[in-house]
Amino acid sequence: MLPHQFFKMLSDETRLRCLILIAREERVSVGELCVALEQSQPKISRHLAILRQSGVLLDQRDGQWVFYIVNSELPGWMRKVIAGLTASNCLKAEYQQDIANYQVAKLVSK
Amino acid sequence: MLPHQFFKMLSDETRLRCLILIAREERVSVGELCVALEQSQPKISRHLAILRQSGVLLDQRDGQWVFYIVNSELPGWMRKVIAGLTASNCLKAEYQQDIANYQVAKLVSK
DNA sequence: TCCACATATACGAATATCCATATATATTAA
DNA sequence: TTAATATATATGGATATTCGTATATGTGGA
Repeated sequence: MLPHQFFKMLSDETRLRCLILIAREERVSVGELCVALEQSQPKISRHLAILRQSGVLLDQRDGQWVFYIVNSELPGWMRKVIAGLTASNCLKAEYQQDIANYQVAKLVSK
Repeated sequence: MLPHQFFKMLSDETRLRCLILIAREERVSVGELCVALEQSQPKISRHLAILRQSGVLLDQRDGQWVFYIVNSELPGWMRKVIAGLTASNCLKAEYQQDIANYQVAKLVSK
């Protein structure tokens, strides 16, 4: 994938939020993403499909659920960008709510 | 600027090539960019305007020429992404031709 | 088998993006 | 002032993106 094509993946806010949450939490289901981002299931699913078809994400079915993970074989420059997004202190504020929502959902589901 | 908005800047190939060349060469005029990327002047100018209006680039008029530079006051996470693009060995192949064209144009103009 | 749940995809409309072309603006020199 | 050069912007059309809604597919349990 060419760099500008990778950046197009990240240019949609919903896709970026999905990717950041998955990168941080390792393995997140479609339903959890819907709750965390407060977005409809078709919307989340459509954006996950784009990330999956591009090879950025991989999916793992587990019964009724489908979990998404970051493809561990991405080229180094892509991994660096993703790591920068999840690590950067500058960005925390914008996406903290997603993480908080995800963690609440995790707790409640137990 | 939010991350996904910054990535939208980089999601167009022409804009990305402009940014990479400017980041590598420090200070490049519109005309030099047209020659280096082999693209029309209005096309280059339009994409530079988008990068300038977003604050990623700054312009400096010098007589008839307008030079563009990377804004040195960008937040750290943006600078990291740009540095990753110009430094990465993986990316060299795709944009080397632009740099070669630029350097030839430089030599010829002397 | 039938139903409920989780996820994926299809469809059409609204909007955004990108381009080529034409034209406007700014600068310099004659 | 006029012409030449460099750069910027406006316009309209083609294409792409995104979304909500409806529907299809896949899975497990009764």
